[in-house]
Amino acid sequence: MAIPRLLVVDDDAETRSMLTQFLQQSGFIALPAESEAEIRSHLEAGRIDLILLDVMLGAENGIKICAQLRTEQEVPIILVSALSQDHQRMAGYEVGADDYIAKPFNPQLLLARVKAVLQRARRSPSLVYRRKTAIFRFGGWSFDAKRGEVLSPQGYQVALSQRERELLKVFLASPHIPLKREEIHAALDVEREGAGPTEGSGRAIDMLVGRLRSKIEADPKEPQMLRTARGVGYIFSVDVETEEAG
Amino acid sequence: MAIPRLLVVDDDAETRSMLTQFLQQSGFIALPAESEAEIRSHLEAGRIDLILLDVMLGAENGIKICAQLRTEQEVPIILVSALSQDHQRMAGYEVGADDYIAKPFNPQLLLARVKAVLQRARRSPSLVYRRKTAIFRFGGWSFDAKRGEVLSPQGYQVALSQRERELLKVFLASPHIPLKREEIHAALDVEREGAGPTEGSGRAIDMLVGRLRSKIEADPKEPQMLRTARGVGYIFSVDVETEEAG
DNA sequence: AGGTTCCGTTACAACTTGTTACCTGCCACT
DNA sequence: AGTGGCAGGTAACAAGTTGTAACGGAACCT
Repeated sequence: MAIPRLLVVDDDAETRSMLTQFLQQSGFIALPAESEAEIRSHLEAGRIDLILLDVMLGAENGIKICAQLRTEQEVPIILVSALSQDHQRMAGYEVGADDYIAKPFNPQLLLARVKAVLQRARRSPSLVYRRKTAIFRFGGWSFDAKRGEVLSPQGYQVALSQRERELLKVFLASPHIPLKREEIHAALDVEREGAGPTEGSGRAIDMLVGRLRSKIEADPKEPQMLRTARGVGYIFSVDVETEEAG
Repeated sequence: MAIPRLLVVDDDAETRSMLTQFLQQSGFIALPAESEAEIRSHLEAGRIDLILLDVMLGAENGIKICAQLRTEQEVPIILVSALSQDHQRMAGYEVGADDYIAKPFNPQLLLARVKAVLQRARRSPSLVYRRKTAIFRFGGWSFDAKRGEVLSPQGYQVALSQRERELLKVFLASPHIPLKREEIHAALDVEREGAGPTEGSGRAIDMLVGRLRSKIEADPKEPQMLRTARGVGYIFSVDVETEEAG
C-alpha cells in the first residue's frame, strides 16, 4: 500500500504542527486541518486513510463530528483528547471511533495505535470492523478475544495468562508489521489503568514474548509466527483472519 | 441492588468530568451528558437510576428539562445549580426534582443526597420500581431479582445467600466492565442502611466472589463468567438479557 | 441451649510477572 | 577466518496478587 495519508485535526496550532511533524518523521503523510469544513474539503480532494480528531474542537464537538462523518464516510477515525475518563472513551466508541487516545500521549503509543487502525482498516473489506470482532484465527489457532479462550490447532484449550493474552491481542492487531519493544509496551499499558509514564522496564517484553512462544509455537526454539526482528523488536508473521461474533 | 447508574448532565466539560470522576470513585457508575438529546438517548439506551441535572444548561433550561422529563419518565432527578436562591429552589421542587443542591457543594454532602434519593426511590413502590426489570438471563442461568430465585441452566434452583445475590446483581448490572474491589464493595454497601465509610475490609470480596463462583460456575477452577481482572478486580463477562416483569 | 448458616479474617499455596544474570549466536570489522 | 560486542533466549529469583481451606463470631431458628 502507498504511504498512508493522515489528517490531523486540532484547533490548537501548536499541537497540530507537533503532531503532523512527528507523524511525517515516522513515515506518514500528515496533513493538518482545523475545522470540520477543512476535513470535508480534504476528504473530497483526495484519499485520506485515517483521521486523528481532537475531541475538544473549539466551538465544535469532535465527538459530534466523528458521529457525522461515520454516517457518511468510512474513514477510520482516532479520537484524541485530554479527557481520558472511561465514559469519554465509551462515548467515543459509541459514535464509531476506531480508537481513542488521551493527551498527553506517548508518541510510541500513538504510532502503535495509528498502525493498528490502518492495519485493521486495510484488512476489512469495508468498515465492517466493529469492536464486536471477537474471534481471530491464525495458523490453525483460534482466539476468542471476548472470552479470552485460546484454542490450539488440535482444538485443545491453552491457558494464557492475562498479560500473555494482551500481548497476543497486540500482535493480532498488527500482523506482518515489526513492532518495537516500546510500541508493544505502550500498547500493553493501554489496557492497564495505572498507565505509568511508559517506563521502559528492562526486558519484560522479551520474557513475555518468550512465554507466549512457549505456549503457542510448535517449536519455541524456532518460532514460526512470533518472530524476532533483530535490532527492532518482534513481528507476528502470520495471516490473521477476523471473524465477527454475535 | 446493582451499582446505581447516574447521569451527570452539565454543559461545562470540567465540571462534568470532575463530577463523574468523583462519583465513580465513590462506587457509582457515572455517565456524562451534555444536552437534553443526550439525556434522552441515555434513557432509551439503558437503565439510569438518577440524573444530576445542572440548572444552567447553556441555552436550554435545566428546570424546563426537568419538568418535561418528569412528565414522561420516573427517573429521580437532583438539580444542581450555582443559584441557591430560594425561589430557584422552589422552582426546582415544583417541577418535581427529588432534591436540589447548590454549587459549590461539599462532595460528602452530594454523596449523601445521592444516596438518600436512591434509597427513597428504591423504597417507594413508585413507578421507578415498577419499571424495573426483574428477571435476568445469562449463560443459561436465570435470576429473578424480585424473588431472589436463581435457576441453573438445567432448571434446578440454586440457593444463594443474601450477600451472594447482591453480588450477583452488581455484576448483572455491569457486565463486561471490570469492577474494582472498592467499587464492588461500595456498591454492596449502598444496599446496607448502615453504609459505613466504605472501609475496604480485607478480602471479603474475594471470598464472596469465590463462593458465588462455586455455586454458579460449571468449573469454579476455570471461571467462564465471573473472571478475575488481575490487578484490577473482577469482570462479569457474559451477555445479560433482561426481561421485564409484571 | 444447641445447631445451623452466613460471612469476614487469616494463613498459606499457587500463580503472575518483572528483574537479574548468564549464555548463546549473530553481525561487523579486522 | 578470527574476534569482540551486542542483541536476544531463558533460568532463577523476587515481589505482588489471587484462590481457598480453616477458623470464629454473630445472627437466626428450633
